Amino acid sequence: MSNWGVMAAEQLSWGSMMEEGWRKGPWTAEEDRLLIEYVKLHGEGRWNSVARLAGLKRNGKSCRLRWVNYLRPDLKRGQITPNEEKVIIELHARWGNRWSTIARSLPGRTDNEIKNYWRTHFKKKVKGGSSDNSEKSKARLLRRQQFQQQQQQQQTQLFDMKKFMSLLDETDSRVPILPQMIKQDSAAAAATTNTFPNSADDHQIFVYSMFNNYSTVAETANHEDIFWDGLWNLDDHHVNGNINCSIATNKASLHASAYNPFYY
DNA sequence: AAACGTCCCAACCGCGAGGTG
DNA sequence: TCACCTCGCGGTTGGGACGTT
Repeated sequence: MSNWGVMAAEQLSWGSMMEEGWRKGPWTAEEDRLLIEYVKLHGEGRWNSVARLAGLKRNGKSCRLRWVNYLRPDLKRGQITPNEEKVIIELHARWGNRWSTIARSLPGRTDNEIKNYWRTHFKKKVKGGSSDNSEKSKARLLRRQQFQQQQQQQQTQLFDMKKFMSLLDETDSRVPILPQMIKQDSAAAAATTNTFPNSADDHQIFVYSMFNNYSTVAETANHEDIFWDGLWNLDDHHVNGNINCSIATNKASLHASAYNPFYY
């Protein structure tokens, strides 16, 4: 197919960029919410229907990308761990720039994430030899990591609450007497009394105890699966002895998680 | 303090593969 | 077989945050 053919097909299939009204650029919390609602109802795929069915002024391609790279609930956010880095290096040696192939070996990581990580951490090294290994850059990296760890800890707290609350939301139909107030109050109380966990162990225990306080929620294996699925990334930290919390540290993530109840 | 450089990541773009009628 | 549609992939860009000079 010629370039024009491809472009024409793409314009038709993914929604014409010439057509009026397609939004571009950063996603808003409201758009995220609409997209998550759409996926909840219709599942992944049929991305071109999103605009029509969800009332989003985004083309299908943009919606898919946003979901895959950012909104998917199974995403593992936060810094790449040393173990993951090792895997990336090994797989890149084997596969080259086949990021999606590499990403499949790193659950919760997206091809985009790995691609970005590679570009910022390794491409220069390959190009410019060991110049980047100076003490200066190491110190800089350390400082940055320390800062990010702090941020991540805060975000993990948010993560716990949001994951927990979303579970409550999912079960609201089964638990008729589950006042919104309780959810809000427990969140507020935990936040204000600083009772959040400080280590990965505490973290897991904390969430689990909170979960058990609402025993109705945990009664079914199905919900436990959902719950523990949300905690899987903590195991990685245990294995690595790394207390990095798996939450995005960047501004966009903070922004999204701050007021997007579906973000986790 | 300000200019500049670097890091980082979300998002976009172009393209190709595979499916379908 | 062909045209079109849908989806996914890899490359690239834009821009904010942060660090350095």
